[in-house]
Parts: sequence; structure tokens; C-alpha cells
Amino acid sequence: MEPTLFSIGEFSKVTGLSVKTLRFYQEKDILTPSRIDGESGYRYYDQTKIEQARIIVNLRAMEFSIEEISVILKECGDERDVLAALRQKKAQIEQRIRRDRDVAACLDRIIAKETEAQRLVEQSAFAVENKSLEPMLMAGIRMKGKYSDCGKGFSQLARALGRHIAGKCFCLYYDGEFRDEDADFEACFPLRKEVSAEGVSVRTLTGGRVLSLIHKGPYDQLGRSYAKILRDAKERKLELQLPTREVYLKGPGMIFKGNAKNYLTEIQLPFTAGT
Amino acid sequence: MEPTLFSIGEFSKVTGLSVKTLRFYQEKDILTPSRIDGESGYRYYDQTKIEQARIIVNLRAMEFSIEEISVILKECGDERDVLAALRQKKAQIEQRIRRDRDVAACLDRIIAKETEAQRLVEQSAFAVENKSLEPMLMAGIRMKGKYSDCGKGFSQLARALGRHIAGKCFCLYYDGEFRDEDADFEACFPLRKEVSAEGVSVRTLTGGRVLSLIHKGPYDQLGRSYAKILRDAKERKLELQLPTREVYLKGPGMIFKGNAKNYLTEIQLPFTAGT
DNA sequence: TTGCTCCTCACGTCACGTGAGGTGGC
DNA sequence: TTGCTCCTCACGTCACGTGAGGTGGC
Repeated sequence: MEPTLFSIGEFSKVTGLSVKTLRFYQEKDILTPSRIDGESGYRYYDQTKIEQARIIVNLRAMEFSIEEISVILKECGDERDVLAALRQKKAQIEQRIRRDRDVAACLDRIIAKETEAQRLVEQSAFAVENKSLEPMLMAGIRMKGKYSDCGKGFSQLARALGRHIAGKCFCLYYDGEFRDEDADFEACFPLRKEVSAEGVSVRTLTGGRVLSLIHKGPYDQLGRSYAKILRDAKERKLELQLPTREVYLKGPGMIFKGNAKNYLTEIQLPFTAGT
Repeated sequence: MEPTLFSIGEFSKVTGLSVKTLRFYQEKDILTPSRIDGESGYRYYDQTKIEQARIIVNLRAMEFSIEEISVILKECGDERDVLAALRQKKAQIEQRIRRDRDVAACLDRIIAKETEAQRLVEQSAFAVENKSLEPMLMAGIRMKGKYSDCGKGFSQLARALGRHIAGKCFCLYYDGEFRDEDADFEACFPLRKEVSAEGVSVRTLTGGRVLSLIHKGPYDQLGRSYAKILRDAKERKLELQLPTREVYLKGPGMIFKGNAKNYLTEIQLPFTAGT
């Protein structure tokens, strides 16, 4: 008549629950030994506890907390409550699935951007090119101050135009020279369609021929690339025009500052052919 | 030239991070105050820290741990590593989505079963009925012993036949009387198609007319319902035949033992019309 | 004095896992 | 003695939150 008793080690193997977990479940009063030896303190479990353990394992697999399991096991009287608990748990899990989907989508976008950026870094040839630009619909905010203030312009534009933005941000420079303090420039974004926003100039930027050079590295070293492209312009006897442009192909991302050594900036100097 | 400094309370409002969280991030060295007053210990944050905070918030929203964020922020040198981290995180999240889907599907199945069981409880009329049964393909294991041993028969059948099972388990009783110790009965399941398994009798159970009564409550009170249905059979002058049947419409579930007061068992007594 | 903001330090959460130190019988 | 199984007790995890007790200036 004596039922087979398992020591905690044996019962652990039978149920797949660790010894520590079994002791923990006893403490939480959801799976208690059938008998505890008074002298040694050894725990013994009988057959019926295997069923109980299986139930707990199942509930844990369905993400019920120990507390919830405790309640469910105790009030196994009202099945309506159990059904309600199941439905609620399912709702929780579906909620998490939705959130996870959003997160995954977000990660996807960032991954795509970063991948594209890396591709750009690896592809870029770093030679002066003579190329032709299409006219482009754009939005800009004209600013006076330090070059580094353009970031504020970009975020203002991004807030105002959001999803209408169609490409990388760029700047137009209206000074013929380098100005440290009160430069005259315009922070810009290409646009998908014509929209208007307060304080923003929306217009079509003329295309035409430009001398182009992709600068790789931090912004404070743009000077070297300017030297190179200007030397080239002189050799080619080109007559440069204002405003000049800088397209920020890859800079600090929204999430990651990135390594400034890998920033990519395209310098574009519009020109009309000289003699 | 002094940049605006925020006290921890102000910075908390600006960033949406709690004061406690800001102190915690400092401890973890991922978002340190720009200045700490030597005398009061007050923390002060400048503008650039807002950006930093935003980055951290974004990474946390994408489920990166503080430890991971710490690494990402420190080695912002190699963007390849960051990209790898992003991909890995995405894989993790998709993994969790898959697991959650499984859990949700599992919950769904259990919810459906429980709902069905409750519907049965609420619908059952508890009156003796005279009804006709179709012949049925079934698998059974003949047993001798206590009635309560039938559970072993059911689990053996379930293991052997699994997805071929087509409905609720039932028992056939070959004794004309109640036997406590060495009853002769058969644990059965209806089958979808004819299959064979060792130690299992697969055959078609004849149909015909039966007197039926649904018993609500624990198994040890089946006696009352038997009394009722037998009284009825006598009144109707029916000649009862063996084996009789018990169909376990709702008993202890796989996950939940359920409340025995709500168990439903259909007693079926086959008969040939009397005089 | 009250109210506000800031500080530090200690402890709690959740479901266990880790490890130290010890027992009992082969 | 070594090896095995069992025991208890204390502490760690993770990203903070809670609360106690105190400061400093209006």
C-alpha cells in the first residue's frame, strides 16, 4: 500500500525541475513534499506530485508567475476565474508580441540605415569628380552663426516636415570664404512633395554641373578636402558659383554617434565652365 | 560661454528619466553628470547630456541591457560591432516573438477546451433520455481492477494513438454490478481512422438505442445517477444489455484538475425494448 | 516652522542559481 | 578517506523603486 517515494534528487530527474527549484516551490507552497523526514530533513515526493509538478511546469511555460500559479492552484474551485486568468495571460502575451514587433521593425530600420552607411563608406572613391545634378525640391532654414549650429536647423526641419523628407540633409553656404563666427548658410532637406511650414523656405534648387569630392572623416578636417577640390577647380579653370553645398552622407546617426573617422560628407562646388 | 546646467530634477523632466534612474545610470557609468558640486554633492547636467540620454532611452526601448548599452557607447569606434549587436538583438526579439506565438497558441487551445467544457456544464439538462447511437470506430484497453485505474488506460491510449483520437474518452463496463476491487472494464477512445497499436483493441462499437443520463459532480457520487437511470429503465420495462458505458464529457483537464462538482459524465445503458 | 529639492544608504523585486559549510551512510 | 546525496543559510541577479533619515536655502 505504501506508494513509491522519490528523494528530491530522483524527483528532480523525473520532473525535470532542479533540486533548488523544488525547494523553492516548497517555500512558495505550490509543490510540497509528501513527507519530510523529521530527523534528516530529507524531502520525499510521491506519484501524485508528478502530476502537480507537470501542471506547474506547464503554467510556468505559459508565463504564469509563481504568485499567479499559487492562486490558480488554490482556487481551482471556480473555473470561470481560471478561464479569465487564461484569457488575461493571453492578452498580455499578445500585447508583448505587438511591442516586440514594433521593436523589431525599429531595429530593422536602423540596421538598414547603418548597412547603407557602411556600404557608402566602402564604396566611396575619394576622387574629385565632375558631375551633373538634377534640380531638386527642397526645404531650408537660413541661418547666421557657427557652422556647427546647423544641427539645430536639421532637427527643426525634421520636426516640421517629418515624413516628407526624401534624402540626406545638406547645407548651402552663401559665403565665399570660411567664417568661424557669423557664417551665412542654410540647413536643408530634399523633399518628396511641396509642403509648407513656418519659417521654412520650400523651393526648387537648380541643378547643373558641380565639382564633387567625398570627404571621409570628422568635420573639423573638411579643410583638407576643400584644399584638394579647390586646387582641382583651379587646374580645371572653373568659375565657381555660390552657394556651395555640403551633403552629409553619413554623420552621427540618430541612435549612435558613430565613429567620426567614418563620417562621409560630399562637397559640391557648382561652376560655369571657364575659358 | 557657460552652457545651461540642469539640476537632476530639471534634467529628469527634460529627459523623462526618473531621478532614481539618473543616479543609477551614473553608477553604471553610462550617463554621468557634467559637474558634481563638491560641497553639496548636487549633480548638474548640460545640453550634450540630453542627446546621450535620448540615445540610452532608445537603446533601452530596444531591449538592450545596461551592460550592452555600456559596451556600445564605449566602443562606438567600430560600427561593425554595433551593427552586429543590432542584428543579434533583432534575432533575440524575433526568437521571443516565435516563443510567444507558441505560448499564445497553446493558451488558445486550452481556452477553447475550457470554454467548451463550461458550455457543456451549462447546457446539460440532467434528465434521462432515450436516444440512438451510431456505430463508432474505437480503441480500447481491457482492464481488471479498480474503476479508478481507468486513468492509466486513458494515458496509455493517448500515448499510443495521439492525434488519431476523435473525441472524449469513455469506459465500457462488462460487469452487471458494481465491483470495488476486480471490476472488468475497458478504457476507450473514439478514433478518426483505423490504426493499430500494441495491446490495444481497435474495432467498431455497435450503435443502437441507449438510455442516457448526464451525471454532474464527482465520480464517487455516480451511484445516485445510476439509481435514477435504473429506476427509469425499470419503469420503462427495458431489457438492459452489457457492456454499459460512461462517457467522460468533462473531468480533470490536462492542466487543471478543475472542480469535481462540475465534472460531467454521461451514463449510457444499451437496451432492447421489453414486452 | 513648512515645503521643496537634493543627498546617501539599505533593502525589495522575481525566480531561481551559486556557493559555503555541514551531515550521514556506504 | 573519498564520493555521493541531502540539508540550511546567505548572497547574487537585473533595472531600477521605495523609503528612511538628513541637508540647505527660501
